[in-house]
Amino acid sequence: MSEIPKAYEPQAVEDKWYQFWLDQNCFTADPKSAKPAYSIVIPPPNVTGMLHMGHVLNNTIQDILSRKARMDGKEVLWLPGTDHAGIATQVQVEKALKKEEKKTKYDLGRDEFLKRVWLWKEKHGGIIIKQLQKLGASCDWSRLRFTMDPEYSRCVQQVFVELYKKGLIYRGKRMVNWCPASLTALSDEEVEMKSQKGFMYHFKVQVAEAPDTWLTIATTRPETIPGDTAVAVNPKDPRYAHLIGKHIIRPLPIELPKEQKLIPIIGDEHVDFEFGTGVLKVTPAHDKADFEIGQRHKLALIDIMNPDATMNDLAGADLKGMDRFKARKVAVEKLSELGVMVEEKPYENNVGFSQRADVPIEPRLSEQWFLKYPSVPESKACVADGRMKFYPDRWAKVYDHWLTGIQDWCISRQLWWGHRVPVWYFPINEKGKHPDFKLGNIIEETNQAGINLQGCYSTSLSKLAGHETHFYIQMPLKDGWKNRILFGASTSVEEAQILEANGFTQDPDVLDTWFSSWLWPFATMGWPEKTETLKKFYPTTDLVTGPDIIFFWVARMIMAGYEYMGELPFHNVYFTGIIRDKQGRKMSKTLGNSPDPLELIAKYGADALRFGTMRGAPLGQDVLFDEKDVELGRNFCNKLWNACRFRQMHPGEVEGEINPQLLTSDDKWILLKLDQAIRELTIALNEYKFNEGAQILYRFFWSEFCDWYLETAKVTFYGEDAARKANVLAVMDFVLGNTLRLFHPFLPFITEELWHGLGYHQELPEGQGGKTIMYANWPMPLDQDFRDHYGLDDCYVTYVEDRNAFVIQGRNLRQQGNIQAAKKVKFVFKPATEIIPHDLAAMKLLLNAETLEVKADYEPPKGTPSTRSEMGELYLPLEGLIDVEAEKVRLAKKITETELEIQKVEQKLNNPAFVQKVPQSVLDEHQKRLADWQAKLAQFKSSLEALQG
RNA sequence: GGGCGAUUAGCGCAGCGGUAGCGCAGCAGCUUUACACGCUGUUGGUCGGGGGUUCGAAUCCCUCAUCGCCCA
Repeated sequence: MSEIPKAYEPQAVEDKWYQFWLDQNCFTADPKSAKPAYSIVIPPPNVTGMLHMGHVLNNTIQDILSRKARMDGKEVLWLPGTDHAGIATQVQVEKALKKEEKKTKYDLGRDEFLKRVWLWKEKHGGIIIKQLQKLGASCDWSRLRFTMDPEYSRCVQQVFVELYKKGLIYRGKRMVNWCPASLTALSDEEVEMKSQKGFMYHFKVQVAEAPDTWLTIATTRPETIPGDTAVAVNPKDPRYAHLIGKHIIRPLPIELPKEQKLIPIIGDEHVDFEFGTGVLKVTPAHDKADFEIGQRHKLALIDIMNPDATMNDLAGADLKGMDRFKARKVAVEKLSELGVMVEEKPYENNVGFSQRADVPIEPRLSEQWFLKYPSVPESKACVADGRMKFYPDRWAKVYDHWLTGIQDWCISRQLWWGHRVPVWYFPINEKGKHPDFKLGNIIEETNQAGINLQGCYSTSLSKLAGHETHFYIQMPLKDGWKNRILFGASTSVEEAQILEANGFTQDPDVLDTWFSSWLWPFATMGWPEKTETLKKFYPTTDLVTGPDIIFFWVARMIMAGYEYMGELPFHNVYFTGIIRDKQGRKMSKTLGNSPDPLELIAKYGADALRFGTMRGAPLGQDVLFDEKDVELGRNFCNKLWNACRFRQMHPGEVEGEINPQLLTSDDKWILLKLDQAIRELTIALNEYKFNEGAQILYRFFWSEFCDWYLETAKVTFYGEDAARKANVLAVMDFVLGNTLRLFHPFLPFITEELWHGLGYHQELPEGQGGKTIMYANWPMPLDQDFRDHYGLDDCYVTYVEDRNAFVIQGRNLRQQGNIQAAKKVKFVFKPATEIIPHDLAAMKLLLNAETLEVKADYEPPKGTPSTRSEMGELYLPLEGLIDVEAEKVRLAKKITETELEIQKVEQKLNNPAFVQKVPQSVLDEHQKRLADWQAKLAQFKSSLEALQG
């Protein structure tokens, strides 16, 4: 480390060391290692995504955990990968296609379009990985996984087929959340409720059997009137109960003859008579609750919309072809024209939005694949009984609540990009006819089994062992033997080919991306083989993720873990906060408030970004990001750099032996402070309190080591005693060596650079810091033997801190005296006890004193500025320099403050209840406090007197 | 409507029963031989309101208010 630059230049350092770690295979996990395992699987980012601040937060934490574990002597696997992100990626490619070639995916066709997506993935897929490497992420890149890798896809298929065989996956016609923009079904979790300002429309309808009677109906969606197939009232509602069984005339579509618009008035307990008018229009094809009412009352379904949420023919001539919002306006106009509009008032309600496309979802009846969640009781229990811990633990409640009320998971998506549903169909219109002998048999056998929806049959179609296709016959509700569909589910390419050759067609849908990522912890480790990696590293130790995907991902991984590994997938889950800007707004592209982490790294360095982010990210709180934090991180790195530079400027043996005989009080103090930092930091990291950890390091290094220890070390460095110099260097190396290790998980690059630069690696074995600080041992608190040997008594902490506080009082005198910081002045010191020469010299240096004269019998001239503590009295005999009036005011203020404190303590001590009930230690402490304040008061008073003389 | 979280110095946070703290910003002064990405000194707070428990409450309990998140 010769020619060290004055300021730390991260760019010169970071890439060099990252490449070194890669070249040396420092991140590679060895399943055969004898060391205890530590593992994390990365929450896979979107393969074509870009690094954002959320990733920085998340991955810095994972990196800190991984690096700390390595230093703890663990065999660490941090397993990286990316996610195919079905909708997001498909939309990206569609956009590019439109922009560049003015084509839609339909123009290309499915196969060609998928080729384009893969090309896109090849082009953009590596970016986020490179970005993570810039951040310093110590992932085992040799195990990089992608959810669409062939092996991974096979896991997904296998899981699908197994759950299908178990009857947990089924196909059904149900109300689903339909996204009219992406043209796909969504799971409940992908629907975000948003408060919307709209109108509540009241319109009246005529009762057919009693033309004088009109009912008023309240609705927010008049455009769905053509789809109404009943109106419902509560049978207990006296206003309407008598009308049940009669009919009303539905006003829309206008052109339909009256008799085709008669819909029944039904009684349903679920109708709330407080809400609206107490009369509910029932649109079973376009509302979940209405669908259920429809089921209970066997109502007809009229689907009046196209998949893109435009109105179809059934909506009537007036609405046909319009989008749903336009249709709403027109429907209102038509009702007005008919003279049935009663009123229209502003109304706010919650509307479900497609999380991805940000448009209102449309409840829609469609045929989809659903999953009844497996291993739910085990998954609930492991968190409830504490075998799996959530940090912060309040998320355990949220998790439990969700698991208690879960609905089946809609896992099919009408997309092209993703894992295609591994099921093939064959419609059987003519009983048992099929060209293939085996398939014919299957159909025969299932026929003979009668109309049994559970009638299943598995057989191997290929000659390969281990493959078998699972067949299942779906019976449409009413059609009996007609229109049956034979389903074959298979994981085998060979069998799929046989099926297709026999006229089967594969389901066009793909699976929800989360249906692949829920297998992440074990599918990335080689499941279903019982690999060495799985044996060593599953279950994983920690998972670090955002609470926004607790249902999407965390909960589902736990269920999959139990279902397929028979064990929980991770022991601890750390939920980060959400990164917001300094005004507390979520970061978003549209707001433009999301800084580019790579720009920040270029400007400040990766370590700075890591440290700044960690320092401001408390457990369980959202993180308000401010570029200032990164600046602070950079300043901190620079401080570290320069402190080491200072060490480097004083030549001497590297990590020499410390001679206990030559230790100064400051040496002992800093060793004790180091010990405290080691203890506190270790606890903070064990408790996942990363911001506390960063603050502990900040305090220790800046406020203790640099502000005081380095300054007092100058006493020795500027002196002549070579043995003492060597000893201070040895202490400094000891402290810095430990400090660099403590910092390493937070600041991997700069610590590696300094570790080598200062030569601390030289004496160590390869695997314990000799090659890289990554494998240096995590510092242990100083044990009793060490303390005894070096005479580290806690009294040195108090002593040095008292002395330093006394120095501050003295500096304060200088300030009051308007003395320039650079100017050396004469102090006179009346010590209260004997003082060691080193401490005297330290005080002199710290006070920037020309002389610090020790005079036990000093008689100061009247008006001499002075201060006093347990250390003794300090005088600054400078005539005419001090602003006497200002000093008087200051002292008077101090006196008032001190008197107030005395009053507070006395009040307590004079309270008989206090004296009687309080523990002795508290009583003692108060009495000491009183004495301290009184001593201070005396000091201020005498100082004031001196000025008045 | 239900649940969770937050409310402490201008800002961001810590403290969770015994003298209200940290960082940043602010103010004043410094090119002092590691660092101006720095040094020295320093001003800011009846701990959201109200009530209660206690010798003692920022801390425990109740209640209200405001903000945020999640679930209906």
